[in-house]
Amino acid sequence: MNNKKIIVRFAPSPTGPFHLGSARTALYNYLFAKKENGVILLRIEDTDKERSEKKFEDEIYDSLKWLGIDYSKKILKSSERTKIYKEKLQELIKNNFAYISKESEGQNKEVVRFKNPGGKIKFTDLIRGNIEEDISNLKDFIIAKNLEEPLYHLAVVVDDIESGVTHIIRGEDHISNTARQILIARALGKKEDFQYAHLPLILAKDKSKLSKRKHGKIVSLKKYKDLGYSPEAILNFLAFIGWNPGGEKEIFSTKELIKTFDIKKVQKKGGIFNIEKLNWLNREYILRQPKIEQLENFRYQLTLANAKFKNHQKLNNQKFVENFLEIILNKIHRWAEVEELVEAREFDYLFEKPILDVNKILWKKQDKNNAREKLKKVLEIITSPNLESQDNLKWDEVMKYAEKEGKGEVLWPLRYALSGREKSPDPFTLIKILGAGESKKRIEKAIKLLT
RNA sequence: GGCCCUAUCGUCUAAUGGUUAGGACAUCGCCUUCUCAAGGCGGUAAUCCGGGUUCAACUCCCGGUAGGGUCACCA
Repeated sequence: MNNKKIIVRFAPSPTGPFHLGSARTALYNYLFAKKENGVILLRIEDTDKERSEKKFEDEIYDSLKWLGIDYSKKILKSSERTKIYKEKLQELIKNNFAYISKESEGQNKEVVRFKNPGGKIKFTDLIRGNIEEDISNLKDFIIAKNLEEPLYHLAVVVDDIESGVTHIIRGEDHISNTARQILIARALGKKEDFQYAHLPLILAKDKSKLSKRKHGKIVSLKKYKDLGYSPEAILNFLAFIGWNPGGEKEIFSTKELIKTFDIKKVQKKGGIFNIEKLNWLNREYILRQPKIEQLENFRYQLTLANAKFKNHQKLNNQKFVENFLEIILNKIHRWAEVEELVEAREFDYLFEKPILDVNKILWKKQDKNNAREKLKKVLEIITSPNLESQDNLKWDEVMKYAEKEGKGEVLWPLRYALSGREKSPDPFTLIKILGAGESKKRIEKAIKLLT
């Protein structure tokens, strides 16, 4: 190894929404650079004037910022460097590596082609070892539409040389571009080839490359932001598609990722994007957040939701909100689910009396009298003056009673009376959040209905 | 089709010649306060196939098979 400062670059093209695969490429470049105490450059590869758009360029900046991937300030844009490309093009032509070719078909009558010397090109890939590419049946490839309009292969190589890039870390789909780029670099006088590392692709469920055309919006990073995934979880997850530090730890902060990253341990096989694992991981991140942050996220979600109770005075009660949050926390994998659940009216019963269906108060084959008696007894226990404010003792009493009489016959009517739902948190949690007074009213109402 | 890359549970992976092939997600079962979650405990589940090399192969070599990538005046 030499002691030369390591310089890597992330070079996305602003021709579409920021892709998950791009995010992962950026991440690996970032981890590698940080780990090796090097520099990471951002370059906007906008040589294609037709397809490049400002909004996509901005999305690149926003996405990297959101993910927390920072790059050295220098941002190169291909579109602003046509002068140097022209010089290099002329140099290549002068030195007989390229020529202006008359075309019989295609958009332009003349293009610049690189003379293909044929034979085999060998290079070493940090991940895959030696790769040998036979280029004899490749034609003289086009490197520019004309002197003013370079194409990708020329632009990348010129820029990488200019900015002193040492390592090129990119997707596996670029392997077959490498031979051509090596040829151009050597023609431009580069003595030592770049170090290459071709990352395995991120695959969809069908094992093909994750692509917008084939797999839709799920390839766009913004989609995951909108769904309420945290950038830390996304980074952690993306890092682990195709790389693993060994060991059984799964949750890594970006700092820990940097510390343990080893490009030699990068997988060769493409990895399927498994959203279920992402969900699990994101939940772990939510659960690890400090209470204050959880509360903040939770309250923010409530403001987004289009719910009747949005301005309910109960939301001014901190204790109530904390209890609500607790119920929420064992249901969600991402914060945006709060909004979704609230909009589905999943929690209306916390704010207004439920509308009870008499038949649903009954547990299985239980009859009305039976259920009524059970509820009366429960009411008696929880309003007992001896046990005032000693919730645990009350619960114990209720449970004792329920165990004696049959848990279902006691707990089901109780829970249903409180929530009006067949599925809900357990009755004790409900009483805790609704408060003794409100709970009592709801139980009494159910008793009345059963008469 | 040419060229290239790849191959351990369904998925992400660990094990760099000697392990009862480990973990996580998912799944299944049981437990926990009736239901729904969450949680706890446990189970099912993998070295693509065939040849070598070796005392010994998931691991090294060769062949096959399968999958993927790429073959633009896109990047």
